[in-house]
Amino acid sequence: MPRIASRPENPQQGRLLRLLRDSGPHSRAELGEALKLSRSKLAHEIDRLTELEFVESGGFAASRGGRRSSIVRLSKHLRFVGVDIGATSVDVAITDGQLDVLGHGNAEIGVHNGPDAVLDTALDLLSKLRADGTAPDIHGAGVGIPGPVSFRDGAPVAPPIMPGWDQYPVRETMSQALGVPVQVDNDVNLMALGELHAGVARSVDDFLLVKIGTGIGCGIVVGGELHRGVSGSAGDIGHIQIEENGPPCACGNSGCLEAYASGTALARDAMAAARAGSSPRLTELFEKSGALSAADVTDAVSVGDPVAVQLLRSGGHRVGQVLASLVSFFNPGLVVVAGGVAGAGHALLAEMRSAVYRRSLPLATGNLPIVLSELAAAAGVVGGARLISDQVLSVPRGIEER
Amino acid sequence: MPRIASRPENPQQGRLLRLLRDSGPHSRAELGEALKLSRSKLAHEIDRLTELEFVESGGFAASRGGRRSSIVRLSKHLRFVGVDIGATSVDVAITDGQLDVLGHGNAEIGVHNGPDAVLDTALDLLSKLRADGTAPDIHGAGVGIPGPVSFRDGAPVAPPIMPGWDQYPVRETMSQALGVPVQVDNDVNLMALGELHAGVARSVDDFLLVKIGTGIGCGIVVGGELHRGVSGSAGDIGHIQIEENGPPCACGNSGCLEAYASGTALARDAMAAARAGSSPRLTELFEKSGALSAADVTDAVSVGDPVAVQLLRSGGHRVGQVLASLVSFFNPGLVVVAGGVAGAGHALLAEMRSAVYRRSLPLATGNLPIVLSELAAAAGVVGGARLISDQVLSVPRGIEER
DNA sequence: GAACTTTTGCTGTGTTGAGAACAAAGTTCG
DNA sequence: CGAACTTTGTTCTCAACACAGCAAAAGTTC
Repeated sequence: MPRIASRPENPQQGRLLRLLRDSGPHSRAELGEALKLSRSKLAHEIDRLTELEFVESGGFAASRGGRRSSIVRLSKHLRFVGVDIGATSVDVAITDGQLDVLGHGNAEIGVHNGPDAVLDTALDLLSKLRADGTAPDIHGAGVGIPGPVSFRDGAPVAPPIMPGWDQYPVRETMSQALGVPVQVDNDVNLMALGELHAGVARSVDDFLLVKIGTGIGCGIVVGGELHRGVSGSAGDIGHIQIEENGPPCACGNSGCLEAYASGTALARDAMAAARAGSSPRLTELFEKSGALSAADVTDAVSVGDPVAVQLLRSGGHRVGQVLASLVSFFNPGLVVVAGGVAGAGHALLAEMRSAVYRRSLPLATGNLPIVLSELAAAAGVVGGARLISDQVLSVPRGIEER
Repeated sequence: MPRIASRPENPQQGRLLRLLRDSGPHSRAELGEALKLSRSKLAHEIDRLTELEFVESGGFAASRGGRRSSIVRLSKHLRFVGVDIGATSVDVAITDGQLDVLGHGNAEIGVHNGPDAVLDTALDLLSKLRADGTAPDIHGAGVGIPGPVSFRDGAPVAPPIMPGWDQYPVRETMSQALGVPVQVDNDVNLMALGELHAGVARSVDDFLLVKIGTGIGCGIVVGGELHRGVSGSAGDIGHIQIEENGPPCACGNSGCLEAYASGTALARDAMAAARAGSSPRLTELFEKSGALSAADVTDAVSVGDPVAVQLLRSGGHRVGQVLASLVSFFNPGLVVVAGGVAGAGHALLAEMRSAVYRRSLPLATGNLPIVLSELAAAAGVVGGARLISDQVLSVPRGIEER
């Protein structure tokens, strides 16, 4: 089986491929309509893409009163890989051309163990997934990392929680190991791309994705495209100051949002409550394992522990305060809440909504849904696949996109 | 003299015209290079645009060792109008095709007197400017308004300081009165466009323009285009809360940025200081006129009055606090400070810089200039001209821009 | 089962635009 | 001063592509 040619030959082919990726198989007539290409030109490009094994015939569609239309779809052999590196775990997924997840793997890691160990784990997971033959060939991989990334260089830049990763050539390393194009980005950005492609933000051009996990970050989508900012650090809202003389933060400043509302802060406050004995449930959990995590708090919330609910509410309120500012500033059409803490859903969301709706202009909040992530843990890996597919399904750089 | 045809015929002509607007006259060779058009096609389009009287020959350029190139430039008769309506005054300017200001007029008004009176004043100013024959024909006008605007409808939406303007069809009215296309936008957005076209932000794709005047607002440029947000209220940062239990704001909430740092707040605090007698200079000014304005404070600052300086510093600090959050979030390449209060320059800027640099990540602030507006009062009118020229020099809607 | 509809594949035609070739206008160097 | 070289502007040719037309295929409707 010959290898799929690496890239489309012209912008029309790129648009065609991305359309098939985003909205599934289509008849030739629909494609011509959508891309405003003549049938002759379209037929020619489809022939070329079929030769290149990018697309294939997908059988016939039910007739709508005339000749049946023959369906064109992305090749069944097209495979993308999404890698989502978190602070304590790594997720790997293999998707087909439409970025539907075909296989998924997960491993506990410590991101502080350095890039070599973590990337090896990711490659291991991928090998295991590929062992069953679902992906004889892969065509690109997108990697998400929990810290600032220079998208251009494909490497982390001064990441606070990732010792040993600074400037490590993640893109280069992975690309060498896999022999395919790789792109690297911030994990929150990839989650935003994931929700944009297959989640709640499918039809929204301007939205924010707020991730509350070990840290707090925000993915920004403007006009259907990720906004990374001039130095790639856009969305770094975890260290926005919300109180002049607040608790100290790992970043060296004090009063940062993360010091109040991140998973880390939640665990810290839960342990304080456990020690103080104000919540029997938390105290019990604490004495059993000697420590508490944010997940313990959400567990306690799910059984209605009032102290845990209060902690979560307070965090939600703090995030909501900051979010209210960002909503006034950015005027998005949707806010998606994601991350481990978001697992505790309703109480958090209610508090955030009330903070935002109370503090922002009616004009900005009048029609602003604030919702939970639809893809949850899968958002990152789907976003990774989306990121690299955007590159692989476009004409190579240097050849103009017009 | 036949009237210039209203719009270009195809996207190439549009790109050509906007290039001439933005970077001045060019030789045919340079145009072909920049637009990636063949010389034959280019010559044809230039011929068409010459027939339509959009462009004309600009003589010959000095030879660079071969045949002299003949220069193409925008028609000398092309005229755009910028109208900048503020809370207490209205500015009108006439520009040529490259948006250089040819004539400028200003009048004191009260925006609360309602749209009819204010727009009449603007039209009057324009007539006076045109009386000397600099603009026999005008080709479009851009109007800026100090409040939220529905860009699509060309009308203000629930503006807090403009009673009687809500939903008033400003675009329609002005377009009828002038007989040319008109666009209406928020005044801060237009200032951002002005700085983008002819000011400090000329070569910056992503920047923020913060205006501190009667109110506080922010223009957001992403990828060289204004970001208006889904309901057109993006940049409305005046009512971001910076203190839970702060002073009351005209908006009904308390602790808003505007309640601390706007021109209105500055005047309020200055009068309090004058009454308390802590600044002889302010007390004297106060007793002379019975009231103090933000301009009185900046005057006092310019002669070194310590209380006035302190007031300004405190305002700058507050704006800097909010700006630090926005910089972390948005990661712009430049921040431009504009508005009446910005007239007091250095002390304000220094305080804002220190607040931002202290609170934002090094990655985001590493190369972030925070500078004063270059165009100052002209930014709004130039931005108005820019706004409408973008429309007039593009193919009409419905005809695709590809 | 006849008439009609819808879609595809193919062919021919006319238009558009890129690129080559050529002419014109200027500079530089011997 | 003129030959060689550079740059610009114009004309010509060819390829690409949109569009229309037609036949075939495969259904639906009456």
